[in-house]
Amino acid sequence: MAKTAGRPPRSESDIAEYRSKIAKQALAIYRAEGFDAVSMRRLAKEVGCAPMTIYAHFEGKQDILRYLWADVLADMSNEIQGKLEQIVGPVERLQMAAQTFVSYWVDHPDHFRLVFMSNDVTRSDVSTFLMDEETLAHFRMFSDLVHVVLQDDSNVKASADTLISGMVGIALCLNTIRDYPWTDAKIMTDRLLTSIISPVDTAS
Amino acid sequence: MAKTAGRPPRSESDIAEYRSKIAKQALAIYRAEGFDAVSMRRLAKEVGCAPMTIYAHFEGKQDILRYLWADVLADMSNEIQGKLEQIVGPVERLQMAAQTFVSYWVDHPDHFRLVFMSNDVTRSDVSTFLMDEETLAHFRMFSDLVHVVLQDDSNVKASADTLISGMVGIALCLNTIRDYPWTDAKIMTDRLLTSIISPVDTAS
DNA sequence: GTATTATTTGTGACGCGTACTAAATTAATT
DNA sequence: AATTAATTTAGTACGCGTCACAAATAATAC
Repeated sequence: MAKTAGRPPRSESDIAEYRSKIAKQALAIYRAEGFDAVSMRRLAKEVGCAPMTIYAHFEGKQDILRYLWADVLADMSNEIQGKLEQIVGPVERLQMAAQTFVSYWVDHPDHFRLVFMSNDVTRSDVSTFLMDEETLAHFRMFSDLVHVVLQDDSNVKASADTLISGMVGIALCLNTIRDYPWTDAKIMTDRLLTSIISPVDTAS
Repeated sequence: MAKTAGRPPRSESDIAEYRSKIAKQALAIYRAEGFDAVSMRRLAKEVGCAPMTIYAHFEGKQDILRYLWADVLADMSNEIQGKLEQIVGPVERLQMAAQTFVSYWVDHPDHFRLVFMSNDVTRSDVSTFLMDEETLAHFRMFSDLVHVVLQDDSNVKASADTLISGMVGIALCLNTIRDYPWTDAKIMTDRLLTSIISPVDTAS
């Protein structure tokens, strides 16, 4: 009942500050030297703390890497926006966005690995991390593009999600299963798109 | 010109024998204790050779893991075949196969990681490894299923590849991007399928 | 036999992620 | 100022993938 004496837990802002300090340094290393250069020991050294201190702020390396997503996704989003600037047709915009999306991940395997392949799939750790609004927005961009093409509201989210995961799958397959003679990425993306664009009978 | 004196290189059969011996043991460990249990040191110990000897037969861990693909893919294929036994309608068969495919990877994250996420995307090592016929057949199964549904020969491969990578993408997204509120896998798979099934005007 | 050559082994090392402990430091309440 | 809990530090440890390099082994040609 009585308030506990002694030092209270860190304030929320302090926690966030330290976390972002670590994440910021991780991003700097990643940008300068790539995925493999980001290590806990090095990160600690550059942040100026002991390696184990990081574990007091993050559950593990995985937890840190997620903070780099925002940066990579923003970069990708920028590339798409740039390509989209001079295109007005809704369908053409969606097509260009999709093609650019796939190309981005195929051309930047390091970024692809960071976002889509660096999770420890085995352990289903319910991290406290939540995608921030900004990051979510990059995914929603496709919902918006799809929304403009499809008037049918009810199917927009399912279509957009299917499109996104489909495009991600194309990038993944090309990156990992190199022995299989995949159809050209452009063609597959196009094939995927036509399915999303063309109206679907919701019956059955 | 003259035959080189000294110990000759290993015979092809010896190489294959040793490789399969290592791969077999790796598979035993993987099956018994999962992905993380497969380590070079332990593998060497159980095979009965020095850890570094393995590097004389494989380029690295990645090279070994690929030999486990066949087993996992066969397992998946079996599961699909089992579900397919009592289904006659071509469309229904394709649907069931697709749903089972996606479910398999979502339900067995360890296997998914092995096949689709354990590649070192960064380094584009042109390994001598080639998918064997048996492994390729598992991928072709979908081509066949699609082929039955679509009469149009010219689009079968592109459609099947798009379907496969799309399904893989669904599994990947669900496994890695957990924060995003993905549409249900079943629905996305269905959405993906309808696009493949429905005829497409090849004219742009 | 001996010399030559290919392969295998051994040893040590590097840096990695991460777990554990115990000591030291810090900061707010009494 | 003393107390007390939160936090950071240091050090140690384990197993990991991989590399380097020397020593040992095995099979062939002479």
